[in-house]
Amino acid sequence: METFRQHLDKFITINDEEFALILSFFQMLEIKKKQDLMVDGEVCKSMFFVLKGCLRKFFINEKGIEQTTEFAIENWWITDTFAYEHQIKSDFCIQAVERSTILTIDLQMQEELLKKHPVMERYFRMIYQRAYAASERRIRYLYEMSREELYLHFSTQYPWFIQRIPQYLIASFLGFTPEYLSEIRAKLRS
Amino acid sequence: METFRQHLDKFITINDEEFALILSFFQMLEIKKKQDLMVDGEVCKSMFFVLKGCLRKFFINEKGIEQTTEFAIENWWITDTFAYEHQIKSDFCIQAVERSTILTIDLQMQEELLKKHPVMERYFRMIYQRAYAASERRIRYLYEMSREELYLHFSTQYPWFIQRIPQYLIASFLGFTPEYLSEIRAKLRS
DNA sequence: CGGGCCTTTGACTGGTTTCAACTTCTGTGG
DNA sequence: CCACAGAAGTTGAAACCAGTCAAAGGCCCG
Repeated sequence: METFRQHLDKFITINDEEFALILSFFQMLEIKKKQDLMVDGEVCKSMFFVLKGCLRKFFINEKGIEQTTEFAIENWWITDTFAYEHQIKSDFCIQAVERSTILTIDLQMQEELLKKHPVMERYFRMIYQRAYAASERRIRYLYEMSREELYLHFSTQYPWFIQRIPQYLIASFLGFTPEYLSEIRAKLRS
Repeated sequence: METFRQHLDKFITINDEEFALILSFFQMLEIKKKQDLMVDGEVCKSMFFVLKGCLRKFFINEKGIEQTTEFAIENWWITDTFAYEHQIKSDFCIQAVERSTILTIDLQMQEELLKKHPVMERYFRMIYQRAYAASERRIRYLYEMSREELYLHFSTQYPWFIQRIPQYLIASFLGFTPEYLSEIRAKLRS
């Protein structure tokens, strides 16, 4: 919980009492590795905040392959934003990459929270702004770099993440095949 | 202005008096076709809201080609979010595709606005949420579809936009060359 | 009516995928 | 604690999607 408090403190100013009240709107969960939090075809009922561990979002492409589009590690939110906002079926899955501790909230609770604690409008405004800025940069990278450059960039920018996550998920996230990642790594080794 | 009022009404509830106060934080501008609103290397000082017309954001890639990453039409915001938030130099340009009427606001004014009218925190929270949801879907499309499928999808989803915008900008936005777009169109014709 | 920008066409190239076979790692039950 | 099965990673050959380059045609706007 201390980790969530520190996270909130980076965006808004609240006292202990208010923090306790805010926290009561969330539910804490322990998730096993590979456990599903949301599956394709289900209504997207919740948002997930990672206190510890790592989640990923993926979809099944026309060849039946899992295509990872997003990772969430400590202090990041993850959900299918559109499906959550409109409470409709999602065509994504969300699954734990590692054993994780998370907070969840559903739309009704979140609206309640925002009504009772307007400071959280500011918090979520800043969170979405940050998330949107990140995806603007990500889209630029997708346009700008070859697959090989994407891997190089990613592995120098987040070397600790490369250690933490299996290669085939890295390949999937960067948008190419595990075989090609192997080839890139071989080339870099020599 | 009526168009901006209607836009705000979709997200928040305000009266005429409050709307007038809010509006006073923005500046209205008339922009000529091809006019620059922001150029590569400049600090990103403002956000732009399109009342009428169309803007685009692009960067210059290593080959010196303009790579369009975003269009903004009526009722959309556009800026380099990260550079704006941190008031740093942007490596994007923003330019008018058509003669446009826009609202602009800078960071200091926006903070003032948010302080005096907290309801605007809610507005911007929803705007960023919507923008983030859109870019989540966009990233999925980039992973899921071939270039040809991207064009097909785009041209059936937004046929009016295809009419409105020159082909080479469509190609740039979808991430391929004008030559390849020509080839796709030829194939579809036959 | 002319010039320059936009679009089209075609030949060639290369980055990336696909497929199949093989090796190495990992975790689970006996 | 070991054995073994399935999962993850590697390698190489063949195929393909899309880019590059060059040249010609069309069209808009001054």
